[in-house]
Amino acid sequence: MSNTRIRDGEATKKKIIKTAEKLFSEKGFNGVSIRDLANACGMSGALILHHFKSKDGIYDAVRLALIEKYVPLFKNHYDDEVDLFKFIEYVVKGAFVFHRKNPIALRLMNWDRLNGFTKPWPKSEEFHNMFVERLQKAMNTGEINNDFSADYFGIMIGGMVHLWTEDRDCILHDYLGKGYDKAAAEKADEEYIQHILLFVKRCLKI
Amino acid sequence: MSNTRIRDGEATKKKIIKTAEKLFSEKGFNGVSIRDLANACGMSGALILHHFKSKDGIYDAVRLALIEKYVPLFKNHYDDEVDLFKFIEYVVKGAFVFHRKNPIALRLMNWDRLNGFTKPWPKSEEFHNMFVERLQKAMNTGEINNDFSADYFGIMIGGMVHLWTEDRDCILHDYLGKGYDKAAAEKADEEYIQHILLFVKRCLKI
DNA sequence: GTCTATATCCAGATAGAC
DNA sequence: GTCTATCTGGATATAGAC
Repeated sequence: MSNTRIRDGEATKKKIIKTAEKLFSEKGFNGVSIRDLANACGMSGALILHHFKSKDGIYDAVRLALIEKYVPLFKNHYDDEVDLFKFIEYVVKGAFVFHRKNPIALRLMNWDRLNGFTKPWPKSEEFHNMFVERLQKAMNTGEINNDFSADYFGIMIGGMVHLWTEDRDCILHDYLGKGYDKAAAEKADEEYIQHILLFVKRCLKI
Repeated sequence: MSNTRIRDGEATKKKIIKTAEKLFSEKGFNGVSIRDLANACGMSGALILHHFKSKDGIYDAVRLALIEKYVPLFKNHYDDEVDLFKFIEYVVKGAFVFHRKNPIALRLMNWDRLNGFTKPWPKSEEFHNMFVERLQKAMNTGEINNDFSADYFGIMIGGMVHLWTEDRDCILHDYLGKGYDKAAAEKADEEYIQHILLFVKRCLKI
């Protein structure tokens, strides 16, 4: 009786990625060994390394898979004909939805930071640049204020969304004194987004 | 001639903690081996493990030392500051300085959160409330716009500072295209603070 | 208290059989 | 495609001399 299972490379790869997503998000990249992963997948470590050349390779694949699942959230809203404020609104809301639907990505990003991995996530740079270029264009045409750096502005918006999505439940509890409640949390999300958008309008003088 | 240095256990412990703080904040807990730490301290790894029983023990000691340092920093130097904008400037700059001086405190908080401990750090709540109350007062007297939630505003400012202090080096490299350079980084810090303050002014219509 | 030397373990990665 | 067995390196931690 042989130990070998049904040979289906694609299915194996998928299983590895799915399991790695879960484990990495729970324990961080360094907190999971190839052996751990292999046990959780019910296969050998060598097989994992056969499909992905290295442990880093597994992680790259996990990142890519996560981003690709959610790329549609970012796409298609951004062509130049759209009104500038609408554009910003899409971006802010898109980021919110992305993080809310994809908490694993958020956790992984945080683990990365904690462990000192500063390699950017796929697409994040592109995304930032797309945002900044659109702002810059509006500055050049005089549509908005041009006395600040679009780069820094993008970072600030990112920070506002980021902290909130990471800490929302904790914030609600500690600062706003509301008990945890799904409806209240969603209402708070919406309010917070509106505050960001108001902030944006005033800063840019749209 | 003997290799042994002056024998002063307390001084040795202090040196280990101070060095560990620095290294952990730079590379994360997992990114620093006892060997690294020993080299940086100019002593053997065995000596470190003689004073702290394990690597985790070092980390616990670092955490304790930080909390003790952390609390006094959040006393309100702010009460007697009359001018609102100056007050906000102090708070923003104060938060920056705190995080710059205590990057490992941020990491510890993130570590805690990832591990599911969401209890806020001592004083952070008080600090937020102090900020919000001052804003609220200014809103009530009509000194600034009052169509805003002071709570959300505080969170937004927190997010801007938070993301930057955590990710600055990565951001500089990826988005702004600058190589890592201490002078450039400090200049960027200053620029970023100025952007925040500019936007605060615009947003509140100070 | 502090060192050198070393035990022990576990990580990532490879070789080669099937 | 998948396995078992193994190499190699680096980690934490210990033993014992001074």
